[in-house]
Amino acid sequence: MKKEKELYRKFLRSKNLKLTKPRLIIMEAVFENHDHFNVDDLYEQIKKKHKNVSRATIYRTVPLLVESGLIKQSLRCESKDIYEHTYGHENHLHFICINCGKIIESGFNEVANLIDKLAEAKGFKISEYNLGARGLCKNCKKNKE
Amino acid sequence: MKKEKELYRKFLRSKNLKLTKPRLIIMEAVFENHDHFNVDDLYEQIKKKHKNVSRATIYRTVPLLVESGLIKQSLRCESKDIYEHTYGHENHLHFICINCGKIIESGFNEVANLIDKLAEAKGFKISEYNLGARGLCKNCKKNKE
DNA sequence: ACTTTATTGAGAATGAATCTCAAAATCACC
DNA sequence: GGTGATTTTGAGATTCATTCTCAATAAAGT
Repeated sequence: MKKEKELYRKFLRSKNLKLTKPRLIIMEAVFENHDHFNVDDLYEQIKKKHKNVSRATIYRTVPLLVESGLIKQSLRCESKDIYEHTYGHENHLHFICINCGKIIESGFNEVANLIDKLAEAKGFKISEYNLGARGLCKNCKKNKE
Repeated sequence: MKKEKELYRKFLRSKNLKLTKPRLIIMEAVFENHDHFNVDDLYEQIKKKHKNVSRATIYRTVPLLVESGLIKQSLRCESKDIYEHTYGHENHLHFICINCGKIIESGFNEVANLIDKLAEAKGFKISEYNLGARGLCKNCKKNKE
């Protein structure tokens, strides 16, 4: 947790961006969340803590967090852009339910190993995986019958 | 080309959907396109042929084509949903070079098989895969040294 | 043809993301 | 710890892809 904040501060400095309150509040909210989130989630989360930050600011700040490498954009869900942690978090394979929006995470290492091999065969050096699939989760599959 | 049309007709019938002119015109436009397209592309393409179909109808029809398995939703581009052919087109794993933007396609079946197993273990029914990785291609990797 | 039922078109509505600009905050400098 | 140049913020307006509405139209079984 400490390290992430330090990295973020360094990143802002290196870009000559100011360490403002809203930027710190948003970062904290992001690190309280331990899996996926979208801008609306952050907005509600911050509001609950009585710290007010406008949606516009969150929309402006999230791309900075992405650029800093602490989070990354994931597959969209319910027509919203969603984000996930990258720093200190295992990579996951995501199954997104097209009916209810639920995200199911699954093991990743096996898949990554296989993909690493394929990439190596092409001389490609992977820095970030994007692995997922859309479909129906257990419940929604059942209800469709 | 013939087969795809036949499959589409069968699909519509199996769903008790009518074989209307707009639905056929849209299907033809889709099959004239041989790689990626979005709703706007289709709209312009159809208009050029003096066949008029409203945007609303295209928006309603594209999901049918997806459901029928002839096309699938791909990664969005310029904040528009884009689609790509699946029928008669191999699935690919995309390696995207973050330096030069090149897309390298790689085999897919092995990976898909593995992912199918993982999904099954979670009771998840996959309808569409999104598999890729970002990194450096052979050339760019070399040039960075 | 006729009738029922699904589909279409045109424009209105929605909603996530972006933009605008005056007011407020940061920070380098004194 | 104040001052001023420069960024950043908030609030609401705006944009634009997508979805919805509903009267008019078309499909297809009889």
